[in-house]
Amino acid sequence: MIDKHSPMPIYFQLEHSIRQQIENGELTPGNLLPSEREYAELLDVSRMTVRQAITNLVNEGLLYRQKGRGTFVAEQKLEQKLSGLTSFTEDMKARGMTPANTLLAFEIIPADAKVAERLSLKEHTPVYEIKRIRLADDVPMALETVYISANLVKGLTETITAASLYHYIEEELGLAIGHAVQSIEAAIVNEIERPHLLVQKGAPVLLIERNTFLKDGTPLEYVKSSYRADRYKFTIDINR
Amino acid sequence: MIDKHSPMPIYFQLEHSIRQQIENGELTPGNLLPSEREYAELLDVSRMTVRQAITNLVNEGLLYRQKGRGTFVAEQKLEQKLSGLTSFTEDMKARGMTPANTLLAFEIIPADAKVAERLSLKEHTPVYEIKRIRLADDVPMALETVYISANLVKGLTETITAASLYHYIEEELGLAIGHAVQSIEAAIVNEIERPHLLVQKGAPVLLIERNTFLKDGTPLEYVKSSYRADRYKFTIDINR
DNA sequence: TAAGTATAGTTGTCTATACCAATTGAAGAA
DNA sequence: TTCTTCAATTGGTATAGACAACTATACTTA
Repeated sequence: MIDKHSPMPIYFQLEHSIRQQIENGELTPGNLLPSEREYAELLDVSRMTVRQAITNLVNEGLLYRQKGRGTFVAEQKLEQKLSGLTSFTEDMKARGMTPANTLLAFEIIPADAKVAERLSLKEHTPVYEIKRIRLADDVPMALETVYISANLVKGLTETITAASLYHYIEEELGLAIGHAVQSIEAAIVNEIERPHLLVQKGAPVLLIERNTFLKDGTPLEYVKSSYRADRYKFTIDINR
Repeated sequence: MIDKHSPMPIYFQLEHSIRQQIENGELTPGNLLPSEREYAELLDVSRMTVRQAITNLVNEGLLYRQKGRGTFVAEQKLEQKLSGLTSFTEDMKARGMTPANTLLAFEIIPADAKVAERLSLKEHTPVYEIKRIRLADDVPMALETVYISANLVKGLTETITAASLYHYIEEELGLAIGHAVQSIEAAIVNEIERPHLLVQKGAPVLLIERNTFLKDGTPLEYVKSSYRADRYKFTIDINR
């Protein structure tokens, strides 16, 4: 299984071997892997070498580690429709999962440079900042931060944000969204996001989706959503 | 700068310190960092600890390493328009960069299960497989693999693919694209892709874009493009 | 001059060990 | 039964050192 005299590094060979076992179905999502010490003894290599192999697979999202418990095979990716204007809530329901939110923060703050630019406001203009964790079947899926100009939308309450914010804006305030600018990039999770998002210390790669919703050319709402890249894939349908 | 008795791990403190120096402009793209051994001696920690900090920043795309030379600060991200149907060539020109392609492979192969599904063909149906490296100002930006049913598009030659494949299909063959299905996900670069894509051993995170182009509901072409996540960001404009 | 050769410095891989922190389960106490 | 304690096991962090592979430079040789 592992050839110490191969030109390929040992950690690379082990990495490949585990990857194949997952593809073959010998290891399936949720399965517990041998511990790092077991691998080390089994293959007669150093534990640090085993760690390097496993770390790479954790970074890829194929495995996740839990201190004191072990290393496990991760779940498959979900698909996130990039339709632009569908809500997390609807997407999850369409998959037969139960969506939920946890409100982390709800406050009025002065806009910093980035937020101000996104919303075409001057810096320090007061904006609502709403931070939420998005859950599907009680598993954290995304971290979402919403910015809305406080002058545009007055009287926002925590009760409302607990429900769908998008629907509140569209239906209650009658501000139909006509246009959106969206971007997607990849990033590594930082230590501030990690505890909120990754109960089980999962893969560190995030897909960051930024939406600016416009009405008649005026930015209304800026939303930054950080999805776990090991659980998400964005899809989009284009007609023309 | 580094506090050995802090509750935060040493590698994390160093990571944070370097990140700040990049933000402050004390370190700018292209700059050579102190070597791992220098950091180790300077901070009186083990070289492996320094490596852990730097590895994390390399994964994030902030730094890149070159064996035998050193560790450098990486360039900023570019933006990749997710308009769905614009070509790499056009996007690069719009940025004032010179696009180019390197043809890696051009052959007719039997479709495997995944490709067959994407193109709604039976497995083992012959398809063109075209692999190209996409360059901007001679820097590898993306790895692209195109699959086209060999029965649908006969007489494809290497000369044509060296030019724009998209335009060939649309203009020469008169197959106007009417619809596309696109997905984006994040992944870690594997050792096969790495040498082609990352001359300077860059960040291992990739943004993988998959496009299936349809004509009257029939899949014509399936393209998988792997972009360096440290250089790319996808953007999209939605009107409705 | 041109080509080959040493050399010093860099990252890449690997070893062997140690202790810390979180989790689990079993043994023991209330 | 229920709770507490404790030991074992797991991953997390860190050390010190070794050799390989690669790069750039300076030097030697034909």
